[in-house]
Amino acid sequence: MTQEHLFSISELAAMFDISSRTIRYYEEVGLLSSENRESLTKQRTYTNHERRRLKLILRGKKLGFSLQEIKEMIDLYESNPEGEVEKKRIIEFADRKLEEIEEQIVQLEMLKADILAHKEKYIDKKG
Amino acid sequence: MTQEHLFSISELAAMFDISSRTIRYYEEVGLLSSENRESLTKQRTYTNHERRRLKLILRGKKLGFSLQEIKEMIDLYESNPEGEVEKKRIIEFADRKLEEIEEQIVQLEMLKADILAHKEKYIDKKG
DNA sequence: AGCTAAGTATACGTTAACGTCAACTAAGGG
DNA sequence: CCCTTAGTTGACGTTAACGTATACTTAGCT
Repeated sequence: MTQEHLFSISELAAMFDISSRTIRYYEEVGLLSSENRESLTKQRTYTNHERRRLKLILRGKKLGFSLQEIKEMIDLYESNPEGEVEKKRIIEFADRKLEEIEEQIVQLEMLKADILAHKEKYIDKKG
Repeated sequence: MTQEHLFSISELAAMFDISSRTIRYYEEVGLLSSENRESLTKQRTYTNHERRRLKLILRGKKLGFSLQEIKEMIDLYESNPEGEVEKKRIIEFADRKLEEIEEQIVQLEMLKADILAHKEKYIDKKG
């Protein structure tokens, strides 16, 4: 494996235009890992793996999910289910989320249609 | 115009499975009107118009918008722009919102694809 | 008349998701 | 060696969106 580039907390923060505090908070609630400190300085370092995780977190936030919900979804991504029962549980969770997402898309399409209709109403009406 | 049915606050709350407190709060922040009290009792009454407004509010919430954003959008629905400048401002706002919504839909589709991929990974892998 | 159910206003409490500030440490430059 | 820069761990502050409790009023029974 090739040497992966390591990022500092402020580098990572700058990449996504968030604060270092936010990253530490995500770690506090278990959304990002706190391992891989620089042994001497005790400063946090991040790999591309954590960078991708953070990207997923922020996407979830933009979509209106709570950090708790995001945590459950990311845990889904990284779970390695042992046995049929676990696998079934995970698949059911995935299906529930997929339904939620479908519903959100439908609602967004409706909102979009509403706004479009009102916009055109104002364009048509003589000012 | 036919007599419109009037709802009490708890009737309205029950319809949408929310609390009366929530409705009063929406009024407090200007999302619902506080007019049309029953003259003697001073109790709040609601028409179908307010019921529709509340439905819009709750849709917005489900989509992850803040009450402030929802207020701006609903104001858009009910605004009656005077003059070209106002109309232009409103159309621009609508266009910004439409872009946001498009972006959200795109992101939701990506999330959906991600979850689907992971789900199928667990289905394929032998347990 | 007395009681209950439903509503009102006021106000303090709560949770999530951070912001901000204080006190400290470690690395690197001049 | 001193100073600046970047990071660390607490810990308290803040805002949105309500929840909850308290004290009071009114309508409708019985």
